[in-house]
Amino acid sequence: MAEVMVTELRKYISGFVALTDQEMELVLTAFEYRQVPRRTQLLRAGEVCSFEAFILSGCAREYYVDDKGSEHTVEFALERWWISDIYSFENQVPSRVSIETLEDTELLVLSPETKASLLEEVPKMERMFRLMMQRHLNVVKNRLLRNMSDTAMDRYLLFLERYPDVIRRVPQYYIASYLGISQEFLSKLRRRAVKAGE
Amino acid sequence: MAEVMVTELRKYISGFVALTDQEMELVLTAFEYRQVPRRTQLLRAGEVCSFEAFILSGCAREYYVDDKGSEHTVEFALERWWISDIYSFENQVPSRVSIETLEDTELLVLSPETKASLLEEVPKMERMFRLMMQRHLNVVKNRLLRNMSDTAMDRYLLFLERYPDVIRRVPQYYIASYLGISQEFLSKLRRRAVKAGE
DNA sequence: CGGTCTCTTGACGGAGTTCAAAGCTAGTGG
DNA sequence: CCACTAGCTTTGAACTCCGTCAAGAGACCG
Repeated sequence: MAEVMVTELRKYISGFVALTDQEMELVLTAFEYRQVPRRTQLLRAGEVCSFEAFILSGCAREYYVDDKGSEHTVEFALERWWISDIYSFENQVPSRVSIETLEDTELLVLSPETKASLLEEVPKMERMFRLMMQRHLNVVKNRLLRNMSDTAMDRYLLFLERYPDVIRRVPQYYIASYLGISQEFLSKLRRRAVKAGE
Repeated sequence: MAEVMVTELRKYISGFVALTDQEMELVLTAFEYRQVPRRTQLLRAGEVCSFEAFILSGCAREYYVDDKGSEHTVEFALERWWISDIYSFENQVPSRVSIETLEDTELLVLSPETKASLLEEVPKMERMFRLMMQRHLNVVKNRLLRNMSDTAMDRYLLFLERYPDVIRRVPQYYIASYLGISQEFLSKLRRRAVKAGE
């Protein structure tokens, strides 16, 4: 693993808490580097999530399969995002979601045990994870609000603006399943959006 | 304020972290007791949220008013729940949601300053708030999933089962705005649910 | 080039909205 | 104790958004 990549995690953490060099060293070495090919199932619904991972390169998605068998994408994660079912991970209970890579992906991974001992050794990391959770909660809450108030077209246009990288790298039917609409309807929205832009 | 009430908060915190008696004392005294009548606006959209509050008695709701003027209830909070726009509170940025009491309500309140110094004095509380955020994130995520996969009827029946107290205490149009449907449609769903039950 | 994966298009149907009106219910004042 | 009002809920008709199904058109890969 190139040192330059770990630097991304260092930067990320520094954005939340100030650590001494020693502490930072302890933190960074706690993570395990992993490389996985695209289409790898990192977590299957029903299993207990065994990782909390920082993405160095590549792309993953978290999704939920409902009773009728339809898939709903909970979130996409690109470089410098985290991917995990944190609730399953921390409480060691079965997850209701699945996680898979969409591209070849490089990760820095924490197991429940290493996270627990890391928090013992560097208590400041409690703060970092707390702030991270707060930020994440905010993202999910805003999404919930938008799903309730905006039309599918609004949501699509916002997504386009906010996550152009995801649009470029991810198949459209996954985008649809994130926006909460069928892939056919997304296709029709795109047509309308283009027309409106002319 | 009756000592028995503070006990509720003590129990809540003990559910997350083990504190010494001294630490617990520090924590509990950091909170300020407040009593507010029903229909009190605790936070208005656009303002910075100045409180993180534990509800001792009463009921509040957090809601979002969209561009068209429609209200969407983000969550209800009864006894032993927290109410705040945590992101606005922690980052001291304007909130996009509003918070109001629906009943006469008694609260234990933290200001940003007291929370900050509390975290300095009792670092274990970082952990408590982290775990609390994780739990909350889980709740919101599950709700997002259900909104995407379930019909309005499913969501109503689940709400009925899970939050019977809220049903009893809160007007129906607020329930509708929580479920993401119009109050008229909720009324029709109720009719259908009763019929199906006969 | 043949197959698989992805995206588009159209017809139809159903879930949920909006608008308008009326029916309840619980306080409140006389 | 009744009458009134304000707040809440129900109903119905017309309409819209979006889903499902089915077919076809590209596009990418071995």
